[in-house]
Formats: sequence, structure tokens, C-alpha cells
Amino acid sequence: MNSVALFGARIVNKFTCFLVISRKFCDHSGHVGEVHDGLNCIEESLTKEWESSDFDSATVEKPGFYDHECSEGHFSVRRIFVDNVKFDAGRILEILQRDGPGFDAKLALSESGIRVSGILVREVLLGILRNVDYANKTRCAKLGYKFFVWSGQRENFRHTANTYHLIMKIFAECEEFKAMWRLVDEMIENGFPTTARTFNILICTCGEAGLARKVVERFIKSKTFNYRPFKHSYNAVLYSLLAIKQYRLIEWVYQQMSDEGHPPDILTYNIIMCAKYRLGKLEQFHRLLDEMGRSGFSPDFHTYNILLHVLGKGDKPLAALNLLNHMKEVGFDPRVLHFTTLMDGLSRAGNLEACQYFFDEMINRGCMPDVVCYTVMITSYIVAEEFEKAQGLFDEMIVKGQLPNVFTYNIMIRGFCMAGKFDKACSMLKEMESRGCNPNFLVYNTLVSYLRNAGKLSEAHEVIRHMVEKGKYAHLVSKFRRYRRC
DNA sequence: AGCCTTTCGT
Repeated sequence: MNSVALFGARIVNKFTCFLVISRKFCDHSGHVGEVHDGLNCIEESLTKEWESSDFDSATVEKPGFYDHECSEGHFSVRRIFVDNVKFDAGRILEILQRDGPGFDAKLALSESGIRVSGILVREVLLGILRNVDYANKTRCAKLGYKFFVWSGQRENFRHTANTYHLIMKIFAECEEFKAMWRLVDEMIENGFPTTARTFNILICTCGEAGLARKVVERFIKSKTFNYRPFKHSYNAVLYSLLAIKQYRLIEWVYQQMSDEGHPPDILTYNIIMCAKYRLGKLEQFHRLLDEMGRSGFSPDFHTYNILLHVLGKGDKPLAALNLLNHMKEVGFDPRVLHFTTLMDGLSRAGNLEACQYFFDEMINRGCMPDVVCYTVMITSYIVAEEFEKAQGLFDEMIVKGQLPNVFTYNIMIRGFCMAGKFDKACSMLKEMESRGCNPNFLVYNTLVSYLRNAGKLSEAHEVIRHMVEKGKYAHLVSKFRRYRRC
């Protein structure tokens, strides 16, 4: 409930100062009219841009996302516009969270005088989406829908496929599945095309394979399915299924494709091969690779990446080196990503030396390791119980300006636990928090289960208490127990 | 034309 109260306030605080500065700028420039024309223009261009972009929080939270066309300086018109939208969104979120007996949020929204635009609706719904957690999900769904309905009733605003997707995503996160499906029907009734994004949201909420298959079937056959930017609906569906690791369904869809006489392209081959590999069907994997070649498709960056992972996990460093050289010869210069997947494979195969060799080789070839690459190398050291080397690399990455992420901290904490240095493990948790890297449940789980296994029950309890105090994952506390036996 | 590929042991 605390987090509900917070979600408006945080945005307001952050942007009030910008708004004050922005308003001053308008007053003193003597070009208020121009600024307003500019704002309309920007609203249009931003609407287009954001309509076509995805709404993953990752995209939005990327630093500098809102600044990327501010070369004229800090107070560009575009910036002012964006800050104004954020300010209004903050106000709306504040009004929404006051909703309850004795307070009519819809009325308050209507009286607020805030002009509704596509970007504003997006910002508000994203604000709600970001704040959904276990404790407040019912309320978030309710408030989100209240705002969705209210904004759809404004005379100057009409919902789009994207705003539908956002509210559907909120319902999905809040586990309001029936309401989500009702919205799909409403969307279709109102003439919106169902897109690859619609499919993606729906398929992600299908827990059981039977249900997922029904959804897949519906989309493949649907006449109104707008599958662009994919070449055909099969690839659009396959791509989503890969992202949610539904490998068996991928096989099934590929079968449907073949039955319908739809020839695979390079994207299809890459996805199917990836699925076969993940399912451990290496023979079929190689058969597909041959078939792909015979059909006239040459491997691309993605194919090589899969091949390198296969070679790594199969502990074939020499073949991998040959493949890397071959890639260079045919004009695909291996990138950090390729070395990283190869190293990840080798690390899982337990070949630390080879892993280290390719890490050095990569740098020799002028590729600089990124966070993921450092994390993979650190993991390799920790699995081999080379804790000092792991620590050394962790320090090095910070010096080189690569900020450790939640994966990096998790493996470091695990390493300290394995080495029996529980005090260091706990201070790592504090360190990540102080550096603004929020621990997720898996990080707490690492620490708690190792502490418990070592018989340090009061320390484990202390970590749990700390976690619950932060208002996070309280509903998952019982899940810790599951790992105790391991 | 676009679309795809990497890191939290199970």
C-alpha cells in the first residue's frame, strides 16, 4: 500500500523543478507562441515515435532516453514538452491513488484540467505498470482500468492499439486474465488489428501448453493478425515463443508451417535450430543446419552465435577457434556477443582455461568486454572456485567503467558464500543497494539459502527481515524453504 | 526491408 502512495509522489518530486525552470524559460524568452507551436509539433512527432516503439520498461528507463534529441541544450522545446507530460502524469497518478470511498477519482481527473494526449496516457499507464507488485495488484488493475476508461471518454482522445496493449499488460501483470481477454475482444470489435505485440502479451500469460497452443492456433489462422515487421505470421509467432522458451510449441508451429507448405527463411531456421538445441536434440539441429545450407541459406550472425554456443557447451574450443577464424574470412567479424556465448558455453562445460583463453583472445582482437562478458568470465572463475581471480576481475570491470549489474552481484555473493565469507557476501548486498542496483528475489535467495545451509539461521533471518522491510517479495518468503534441502 | 542471438544451477 505504501508503494501505491509512492508512485505518484516519486514522479512529481523528480520533475517539479524542471517544470518550474521550463515555465520561466517560456516567460522570459518572449517567444511563448513559438514554444506552443513547437510543443504541438513535438507532441505529434513523439506520439508517432512512441506509438511505433515498444513499451518495455527497459527501453523507457534507459538513461538518456528522453534526452536523445536535445543537442540544442538542456532546455530544448522537446525536453520542456516531455517534462510537462511527466508532470501531468505524476498529478494523475496522485489523483488515482487517492481514489476510494469519499473520493471520486474520475471526477477529480475531469476537474484537473489536464489535457489528455497519447503520450500522457502512455506515461500514466507505464507509471502504474512499473509499480505493480504482489501486494497492490488488484488495486493497480482497478485504477489502471479506471484511468483507461476515463481517458477514452475525453473528446480529443481516442485509444490506440498501443494503449490497449498497455492496459492489457497491466491486467496481465495483475493476473486479471479474464479482464485481459475481454479487452482483446473489445479491441477486435473496435476494429484494431491484433499485432505481434498483442500475441506476445497473451502468450506470456499462458501457463499451460494446451492454452498456449490454442492462442497460437487462433493467431496463425486469424485474418486480422497484423504480423509485421515479420515476413509472415509464423515467424512472428515463433519469435514470441522463443522469447518465452516454449520450445515444444516452436516444434509444433514449425510442423504446421511445413504442413501448410510454407518454406522457412533464415529467421525460421535460426529459431528452430535454437529450439532443437535447447531441447537437447543435437542430431536434428545438425540436420537442420545441413538442410539450411542445401536450401541456399548461409549462416548469419545469429546462426554463428548459436553454433558457437553449441561448440562451447560441447567443450570444443579448437573447433570454436576455427569457426571464429572462418567467420572473419567470410566477413562476419565476431563481436563481444559471439565471444560471450562461446565463453558461457565453455564455462558450463567446465573448461576454465579455454574460457580465459577466449576472453584474452577477444581483447587481443580489439573487442572490449561488456558487463555481460565480465559476468560470464567471473562466473567461470567462481564455478572453478578461483575466488581471488573472480574478485580481481570484478574490481577490474569497475575500473574499466563497466557497471556490475544484478547478475554480477548475484554471482559475487554466491562466490563469497561458497568461500564461506558470509560477512563479505552480506556487505556485497549492501554495496549493490548503495550503488542503486536493486537486488531481486534471486539475490536474496542466494544469500539466504547459503546462510541456512551453513546453519547461520539468525543471519538468514536478518536478511529476510531486511528484504521484507523494504516492502519487496514478502509474498515469496515461503519460497526460500524450497532450496533448504538442496 | 524490417524481425532473431549473450549473464542469476537444477
